[in-house]
Amino acid sequence: MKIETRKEEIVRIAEMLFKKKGYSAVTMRDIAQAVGVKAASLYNHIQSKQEILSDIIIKIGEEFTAGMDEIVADKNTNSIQKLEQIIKLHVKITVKNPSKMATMNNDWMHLEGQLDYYLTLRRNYEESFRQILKKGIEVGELKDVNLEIILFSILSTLRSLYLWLPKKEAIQQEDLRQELSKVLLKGIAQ
Amino acid sequence: MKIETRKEEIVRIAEMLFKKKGYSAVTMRDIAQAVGVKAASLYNHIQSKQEILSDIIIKIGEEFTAGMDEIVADKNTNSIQKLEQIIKLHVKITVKNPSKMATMNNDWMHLEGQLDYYLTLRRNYEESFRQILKKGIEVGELKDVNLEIILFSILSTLRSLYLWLPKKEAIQQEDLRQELSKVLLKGIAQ
DNA sequence: TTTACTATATAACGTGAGTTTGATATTAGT
DNA sequence: ACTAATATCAAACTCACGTTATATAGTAAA
Repeated sequence: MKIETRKEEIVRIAEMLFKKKGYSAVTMRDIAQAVGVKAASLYNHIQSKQEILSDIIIKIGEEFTAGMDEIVADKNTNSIQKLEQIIKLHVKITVKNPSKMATMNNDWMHLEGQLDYYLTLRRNYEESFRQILKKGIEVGELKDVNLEIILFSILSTLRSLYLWLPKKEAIQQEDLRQELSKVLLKGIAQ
Repeated sequence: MKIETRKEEIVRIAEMLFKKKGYSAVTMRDIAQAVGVKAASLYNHIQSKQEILSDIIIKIGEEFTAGMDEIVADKNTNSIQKLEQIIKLHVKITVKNPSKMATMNNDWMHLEGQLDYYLTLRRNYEESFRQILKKGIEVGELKDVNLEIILFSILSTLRSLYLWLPKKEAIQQEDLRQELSKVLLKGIAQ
């Protein structure tokens, strides 16, 4: 476990505040106080409030992209297995970074310089997801329900994970992954 | 169709801005400009920025509560039918008020005086939902998957509807309702 | 035409935002 | 111990925020 730089500490504390109140409602003085320092001191470690936001969101966005690329490239998995891998990817990243996930979901629109890059990452991710579902329907592994609605439904659940994880500490990551796969893939009706 | 008061117009325009940038990032001057008036003039129709937020969120919150109360009270429906009614309720309210839904989902924490009231509405709504699912599992209408995970999964999808509706104007409300019921209840795997 | 009322505008107030500056303290390497 | 780099802070800057006070224009009843 590598020790944390001061900048990493600032980002870590900032993202918890962003999760609670949203980027725009958190002030540099709020962050400074939580770090235990005066606002001016933050600027020895970061360039701007914007930079904190970009750090958080872009890092996670690229992690999802890398994960999805691996899943797509894997030639030994069928569509269902790829969906299970996607669920696993979301659970894994969210368990490790719940505050970053909250910030990405809620405050991406406050990115400035990196907004276009983020949107591209996101579009590509959704498109890969869509292609996996499409293939699954074509080869008969998935039911022929409206493609966009499946995509929407699964992604909504996975993107909201950060909201529920803290409340369910009792649920182990592995259990969560399995139960989620059941619910999302097989449904709940007898 | 009753004509719109100036206050209603202000709230309607404000909620579209809130959806785009979030409550904290929207200024009274932004709202004023979109209405076509100076910021100070808004105060002839509203008491404060806070009041706009409360108006939006509490109204929708109470609409959900009323709808859920009806569904719970209906003695002629089983658990599955009640779930279908809940889906219908969400689709109906979201189609009519996408911006209000966005604001409620993202900015409820900026309520001040009415925060406790909102949280009570929400807690009660979730508890009613939970009881319906619990009953469904007990009587064997629903599979015996982790209760909280089902609740989380369905609610996440329904609460995110506002994000997807605008993109899918092609999808009629009735189709959306039916397809969603299929996906959420019966799953997507063959 | 006067009166009362409503809607808007102008100007400004007090506050707190993100950030910069410049001085002082602390730490690390030689 | 000395130096160079790093970290902190107090203070202040500029700007924009929500809001108030007050003046002006438009409208409709008396």
